Amino acid sequence: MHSFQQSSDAILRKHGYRLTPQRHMILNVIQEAQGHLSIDQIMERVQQQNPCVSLSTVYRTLELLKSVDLIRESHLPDAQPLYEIADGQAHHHLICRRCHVTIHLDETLLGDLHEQLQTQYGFHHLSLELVAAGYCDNCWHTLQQELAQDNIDPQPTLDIVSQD
Amino acid sequence: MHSFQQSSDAILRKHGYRLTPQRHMILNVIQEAQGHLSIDQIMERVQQQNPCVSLSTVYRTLELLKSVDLIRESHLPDAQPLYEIADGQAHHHLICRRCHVTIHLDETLLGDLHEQLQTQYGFHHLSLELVAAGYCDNCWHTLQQELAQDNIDPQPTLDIVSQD
DNA sequence: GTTCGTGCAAATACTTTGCAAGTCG
DNA sequence: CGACTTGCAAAGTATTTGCACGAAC
Repeated sequence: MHSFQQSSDAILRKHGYRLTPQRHMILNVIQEAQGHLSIDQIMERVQQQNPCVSLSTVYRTLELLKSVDLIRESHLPDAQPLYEIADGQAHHHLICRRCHVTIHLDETLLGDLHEQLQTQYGFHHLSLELVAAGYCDNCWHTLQQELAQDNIDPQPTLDIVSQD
Repeated sequence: MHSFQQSSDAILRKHGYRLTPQRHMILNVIQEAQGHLSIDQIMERVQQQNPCVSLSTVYRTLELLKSVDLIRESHLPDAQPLYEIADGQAHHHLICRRCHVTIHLDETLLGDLHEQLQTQYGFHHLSLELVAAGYCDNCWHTLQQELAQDNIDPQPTLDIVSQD
């Protein structure tokens, strides 16, 4: 992924920062992950490569990479902040509140909303992030069953008591 | 706002919880705020009414109100979590990254995306939240000027040094 | 040599928990 | 009485900061 390294370096330099080994490693870890990583996960994977890297560096680096738009931070419900490579201007998630399966939705999902908001409200340099949270079909059915259970339970329990 | 109190109470009871004075106060504070409130802001306003209410209660109550969908928690960029009354199934924000002005966008913004996702992915009980972050027109122009400044600055500064 | 980055340890901030006492049904 | 709540203090976590040393420009 030579072009990725090149552009990271260029972007950092444009802002007066350097692409240090640590920053490079952290970017790589995030790049290689299929989905999003929490701070802890990033820390863990970085330390596998070099155990000396400190947590403060991870915090500082994520902050810095965010500030130059190389990565994006998302807050999904009931989760710590997650980090991912910021490759487009939009990114969307569909999440199950129970099993936490996460589906990445296409950037085109919202059509021309991007331009629409920019012209309508005079905003510039917009980035959009949609979070859709609910229950996937599986979990939904499981929940329904649990609910049914709870409603039936009390009665039989009383009967059994009298058997004693 | 009698109907609001009634329904809050009913919803809490349905889940086996009580509408205590503290919970009522916290709901009220959030309800009355025009926009979103952080935990600190909620704490502050609650304490104005009753200084004895403890921070843990605020934390516990927000958690509980979230769990029964009476309030919603949003994470806007570079901000602590914010809380608001959850009155619909969707809620959207347009924020300036510089001055943090926040525009609330209409629930209808995304059209039938809600149903579309539910049928397409088999999800249930979906809630959507869109965060659009960028720069408002004012801040954008200010930034452009600052950028121009920075490019010109270094030269004059050197001249002045020689006056000493 | 000056600025930028890092590791380490300490300091801060944020959030959760245990428990005794109070309230409601 | 038994389940639900709360305030307070303590424990836990998470995040930020100060500083001395090393690397890059």
